[in-house]
Amino acid sequence: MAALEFPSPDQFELTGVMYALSDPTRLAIVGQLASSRGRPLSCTALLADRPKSSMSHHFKILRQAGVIETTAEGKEHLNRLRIGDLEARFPGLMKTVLRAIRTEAQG
Amino acid sequence: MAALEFPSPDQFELTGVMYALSDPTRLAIVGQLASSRGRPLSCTALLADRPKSSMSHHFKILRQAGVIETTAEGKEHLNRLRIGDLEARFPGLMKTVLRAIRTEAQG
DNA sequence: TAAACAGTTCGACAGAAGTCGAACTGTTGC
DNA sequence: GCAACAGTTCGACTTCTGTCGAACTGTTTA
Repeated sequence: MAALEFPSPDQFELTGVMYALSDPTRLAIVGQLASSRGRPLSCTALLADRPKSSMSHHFKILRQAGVIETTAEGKEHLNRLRIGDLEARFPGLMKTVLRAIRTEAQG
Repeated sequence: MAALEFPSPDQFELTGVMYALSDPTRLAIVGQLASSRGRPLSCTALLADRPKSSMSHHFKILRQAGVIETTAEGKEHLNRLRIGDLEARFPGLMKTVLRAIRTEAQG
């Protein structure tokens, strides 16, 4: 129910979003969320090979930049991309980024 | 004539480009180059209030990411955005970024 | 060849960021 | 209540970044 703090679209900053998307681990998270097509994913489902404290750090950066939002459901935190808000503020950005992620993933 | 080293488009990395564009000083450089509409600008013309060693550092990061290219003309280094290469590799990205720069610059 | 000029490189520094284990908060289920 | 679970927070550590002055490379001009 309760949601962790994240900025409203008018608080998004280009530098913050770019920075959040400049890390491979965070791009991987974004890519996985995009692949789930709107279905939110728990942090556990998004775990890479890293300890959860490391991943939590990356979730926080993505949240603060406005890239994802997180809501608590039971004992899980469900993450989803803020596609709509990002599109409104930075039109075309996520489309471009997601395409690049897919392209790089394939080679 | 001689050009400083910069990567070919197939060597661009999304993380590198995003990182290069995550700094206010570098975004300002990109914004100025975009405003010049293809006319290359010397490093001096792009100087902010910072010493040239600081600016040179930022130029290097932009170059290595593939965002700008620099050619030596006489005693100047002329910088220009690699719009075409960036568009080919990450379609729509610079269009989005430049719009965001303009938007944020106005408030 | 010397001085002025445009940038880069180097070295040192402070602050920021990524990594990880341990401790902590809150939820579920026995 | 208590153990198991999902994440976050904290603290320590190392590495990376941004910043700047000084020294350096290369070009132009006198």
